[in-house]
Amino acid sequence: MSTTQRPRTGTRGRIIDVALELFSEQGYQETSLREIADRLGVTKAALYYHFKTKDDIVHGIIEQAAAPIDEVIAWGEEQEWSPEVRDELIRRFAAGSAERAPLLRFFHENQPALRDSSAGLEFKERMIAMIKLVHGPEATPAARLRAAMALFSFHTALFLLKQDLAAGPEALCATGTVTTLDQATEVALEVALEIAARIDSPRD
Amino acid sequence: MSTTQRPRTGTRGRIIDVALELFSEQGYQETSLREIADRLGVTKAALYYHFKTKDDIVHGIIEQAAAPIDEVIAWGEEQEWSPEVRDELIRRFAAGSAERAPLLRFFHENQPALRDSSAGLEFKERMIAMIKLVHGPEATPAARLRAAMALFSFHTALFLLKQDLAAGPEALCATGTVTTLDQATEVALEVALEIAARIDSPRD
Amino acid sequence: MSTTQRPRTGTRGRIIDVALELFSEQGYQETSLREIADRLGVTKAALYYHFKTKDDIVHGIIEQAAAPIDEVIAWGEEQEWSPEVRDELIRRFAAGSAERAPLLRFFHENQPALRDSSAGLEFKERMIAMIKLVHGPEATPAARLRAAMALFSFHTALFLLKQDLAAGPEALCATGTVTTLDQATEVALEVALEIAARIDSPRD
Amino acid sequence: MSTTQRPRTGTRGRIIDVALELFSEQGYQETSLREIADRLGVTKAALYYHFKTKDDIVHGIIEQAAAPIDEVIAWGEEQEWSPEVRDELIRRFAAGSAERAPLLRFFHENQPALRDSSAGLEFKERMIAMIKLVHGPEATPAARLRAAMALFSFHTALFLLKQDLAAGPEALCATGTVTTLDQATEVALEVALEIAARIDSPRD
DNA sequence: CATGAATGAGTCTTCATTCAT
DNA sequence: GATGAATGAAGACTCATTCAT
Repeated sequence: MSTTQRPRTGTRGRIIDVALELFSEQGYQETSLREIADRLGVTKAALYYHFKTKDDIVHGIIEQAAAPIDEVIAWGEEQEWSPEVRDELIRRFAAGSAERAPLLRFFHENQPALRDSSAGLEFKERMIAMIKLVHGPEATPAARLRAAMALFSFHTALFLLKQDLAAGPEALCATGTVTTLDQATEVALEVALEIAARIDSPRD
Repeated sequence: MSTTQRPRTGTRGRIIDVALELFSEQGYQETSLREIADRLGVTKAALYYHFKTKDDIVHGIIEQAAAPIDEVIAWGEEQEWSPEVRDELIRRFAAGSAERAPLLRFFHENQPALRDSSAGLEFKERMIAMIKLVHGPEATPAARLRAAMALFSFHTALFLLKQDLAAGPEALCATGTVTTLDQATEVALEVALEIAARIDSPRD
Repeated sequence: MSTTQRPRTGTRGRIIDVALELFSEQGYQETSLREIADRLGVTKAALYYHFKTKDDIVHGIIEQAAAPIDEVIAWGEEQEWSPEVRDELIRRFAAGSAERAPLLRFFHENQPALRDSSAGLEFKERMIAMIKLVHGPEATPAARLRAAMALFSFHTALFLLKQDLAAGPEALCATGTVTTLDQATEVALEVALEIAARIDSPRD
Repeated sequence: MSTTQRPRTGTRGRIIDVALELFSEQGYQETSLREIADRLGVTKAALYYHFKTKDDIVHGIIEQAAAPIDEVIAWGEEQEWSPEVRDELIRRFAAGSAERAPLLRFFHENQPALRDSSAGLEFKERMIAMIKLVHGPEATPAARLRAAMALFSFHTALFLLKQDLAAGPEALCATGTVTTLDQATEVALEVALEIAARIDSPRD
């Protein structure tokens, strides 16, 4: 469906793919342009033909990877808010989470580096839009926080999964059959819906 | 109560305080030893008198700040597991969250930098111990994941709050009176208990 | 004859020349990359474009300067051993000694710095090959030692000459006309042949 | 006999011993005061109580270790020169060579570091005195060079032995029984006397 | 006698970036 | 489209040295 998910042809696209891969694996600061260039088999200078700056690569990454979220947002903005719509938003957001994993991971684990970057802000704005759609109009601060937490549960689950895999079979969840990326997403969806369910009536 | 929380006298202690402050504000990589030294009014070389390496400072930070968590773990290990114990564990963990905020933040937002650091592993181990205590023995992978997510909800809430404050009054939650650090913690506690409640009976 | 002896064009070659010059004058450790860069009129970073590491420069030096020795070794390996071949080996080795002086000097006076360096080992291997050719097959340990001493007499002579020149006209040999580089080499050759002559019949 | 050869009591003496050991093993520049202090179980500052400067330690080393050479020089200065005296000088010089090995080694392998050091000059002067005694008055430059080379043959042999031991059993001389320190010295003495024998009648 | 704390100068090295070709 | 060569700024780290205690 989305044309942006598979490795693009053309150097520019390949740079984005490799950069996201490395950034999410090792971090933004920890990844040098030389590494990216090396893995691509080109020179550093070639990167500068396609991107004005290292930060600009992040720009490209987000631009390319945020499209699916934009679709969800667009859909949400056309609906009248209701608990059903809210849950559907979360489900749609969840739908792409698995593929977006590297992006989410990159975004969260590199806050310090992205803090002052214009590219980071772009992504943040999208998340804020999503959050607003989830909690609906005139929400209390607590409700807003819940909405945000619901959405971030996906990231948390993904984060934990990664830690887990890195730690080997001894680790906290990886007891064999269950915790694959998909199953982690499933649990995260469950949790997200639970959290969101109490948005209206925080105390029963 | 704990004597380790407020700025210690002695240069070594002051280094730890300032370093944690800067690391959690700007990130580990983004903070140079010069900055730390400057803010302390000493030379870089003085840092090296007290710590063998930049990484070693992180070591010191964790050693110093993880003591409260260790207490909770110690308590938990003495109890027979039960849903009540589980909830109490979460509450005790929550209790110090507000003060520990910078540490949690630092830990999460600097994953890339800490990944290969022995200091990072130390902290990770403590979290794993907490998670195991929360889900109790013989838990399913899904239950384990939930346990982890419950505990991490504090971090998520803190993370969101920070983003929020940084963004100014326009932002998602900060509508004036409510979302202070304490209130964020409160919501996070609520959410954590909800998530944990379903550990045993994931679907009702 | 050999095209590698005079200053090469191209920065890489110039770095090697200047580095050997400085290393042999002041020592490896005592020569900073800044000095090399300054004398070349480039920045330190430029050195790193051409060499991965300070040690790598040594690598380059040896690679470039050891070619003449390799030729002698190659010749020696084709001959059937005999006292005449042995003496010819020494003469051929002596032939280039004067030009190779800085290299020999650098190699000997920087043992501590080169000890753990892969570059140093490369040179050592060449010397060992030469020594083996000189003493021939099935030599007694004493014979081997003599062979080695014969070859090293060139270094000793060169070393003494340098000390001498540094010390001014008051010094041990420099009584005016005689001891130039060539004449020192000549004496060294004489001595080397004497030492080698007794390899077979150590005691008469 | 000499009281200076075994580890002295008193910190000052122990510093000298340890320093010589490390300097000759790893080199002067390559050995930091911290290493010396650590191996002694004291602090760097303690070294400064006993020596004004790092270079001053070298001073101490030479002062302490050169005494035996001074004795030989003193004896030589009382004799009327003759070939027999010359040979006896060499034999006396050889006598202590084995014990003095680390000093000789240190002196030669650290030329670059000692070049500008007043401590280095002291030792050099002693060697010059020895050389002058060996070649006798009114010697030709070539004769002087030979005299020097004769004496330095001990260093060469020691140097080669060390290289050898470092290289393991595969190496050039170490074929089992022979080349110990003593036997290397023996060969060196033989060679030294040969070289010296031709001082008068360089060409037969 | 010796230490604990600190410094200033300097080291090697890495990086994002530029530009002529 | 891309490269080879180079730069300037910065970073972590080391070292000899000092001095009050």
